Amino acid sequence: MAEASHNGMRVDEGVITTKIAELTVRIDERSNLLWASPLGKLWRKIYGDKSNANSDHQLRSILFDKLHYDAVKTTETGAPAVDYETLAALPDNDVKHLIAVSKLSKVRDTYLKSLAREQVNGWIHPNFNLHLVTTFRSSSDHPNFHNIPKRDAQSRNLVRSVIFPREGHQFMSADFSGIEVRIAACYHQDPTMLSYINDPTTDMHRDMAIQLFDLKAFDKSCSGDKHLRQGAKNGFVFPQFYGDYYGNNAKILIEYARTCPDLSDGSKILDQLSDKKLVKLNNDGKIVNYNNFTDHVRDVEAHFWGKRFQVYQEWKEEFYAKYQKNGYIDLLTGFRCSGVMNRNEVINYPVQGSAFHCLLWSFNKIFAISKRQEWDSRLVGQIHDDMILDVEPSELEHIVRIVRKVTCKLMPANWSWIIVPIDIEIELAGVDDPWVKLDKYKEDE
DNA sequence: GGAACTCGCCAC
DNA sequence: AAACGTGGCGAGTTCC
Repeated sequence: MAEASHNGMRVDEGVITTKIAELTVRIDERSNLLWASPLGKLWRKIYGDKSNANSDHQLRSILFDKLHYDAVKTTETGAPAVDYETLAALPDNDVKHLIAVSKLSKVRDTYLKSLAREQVNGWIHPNFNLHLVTTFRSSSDHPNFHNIPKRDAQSRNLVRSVIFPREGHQFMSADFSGIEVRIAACYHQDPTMLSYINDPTTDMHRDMAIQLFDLKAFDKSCSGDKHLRQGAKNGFVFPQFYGDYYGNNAKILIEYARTCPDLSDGSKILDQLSDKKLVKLNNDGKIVNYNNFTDHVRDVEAHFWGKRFQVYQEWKEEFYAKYQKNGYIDLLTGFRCSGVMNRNEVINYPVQGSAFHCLLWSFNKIFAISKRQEWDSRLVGQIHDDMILDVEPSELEHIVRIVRKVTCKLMPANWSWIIVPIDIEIELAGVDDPWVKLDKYKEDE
């Protein structure tokens, strides 16, 4: 990890400076629209020259003390929240300027400014810490390489377009596929989960989408069906593995349903759910309530743990009981977590830690090989289950072979407790291209 | 003037 | 009965 930090990546200082300036102009424009709006004028009236669009404190007092809006949710300390979810739900139209200002400020202040601050002569050297995280995962800082925007296209492009490989080289990403689910299966050995992992014709997230949204058919080439599969994965399956419950799940799932493209038969999922009385719609097609859908998700949850993954459920109970007796938990990779932990922590730590150790072992092995074989290519970073390499193009095919061999063969062979196949996805950016657009690498088998 | 705290948001 | 795991970090605010 230290060597990866030492290797570092290039950043384009000139482009960072330009982008910061451009963002500042856009932020100012949006701020002016805010101050010209009724909300902004009220804000000015109360706070005068101290008015600050970045002040949650000021915003909170205006929205909830002055305008008496109902709080959607509260923060950890009980104050009304003023996060995106809250603002987006307000009837007040002027907050859209505030949302835009926040998003642009995040990119400028958290990412571009930190890259500008941390770079030395056009190079950044993110730290990768192995001694800080409770679960024996890693963390990253100065700059944090673990949270660079990826999902939001605008933020992703703004930040990643300033990060470059060495001249004449290209970025490669080698990402373990579903590593936490696979490592969890090594602990609980649930037969249903093992067959999902072992049989590539099956698909857990598809099955959960069908059950949660009561679909008659599933067409993986249909954007609507894909959207609901994504919803099942990110709004139910993963949160359930982390210890969430059906109430939160239903809220997220109904949002996926609300924003879903047409299904393969041309129908709309919201209409289907309405026909089945799972949601109540008004004449405009807006959701009045989804109480029955929530009850349905509760039933799916009961089936998920009680029937589908019963052995996984039993493992959770036994593992937690064992912690309560011993006061510590042992990871399959040989580490021990002790101290006061709640149930969700006890269930999550062993999976999170050991999953990261799959990357750590592979990273070390690949590093050793790269030194022995005197590669021009280098390991430059890591994001929990994703290795980032700076590749000299003539070495590309060789490196792909080595990375595949280490991650999918040597690493599982090193640990007899790995009873599932391990797979990685390799993605590649163009030569001299920044860390923006990576395409799946096509291998000749 | 800096430490500590709060809130929010980015990643996996 | 209760209810999402792990981080880093920016900005504002409060306290010393």
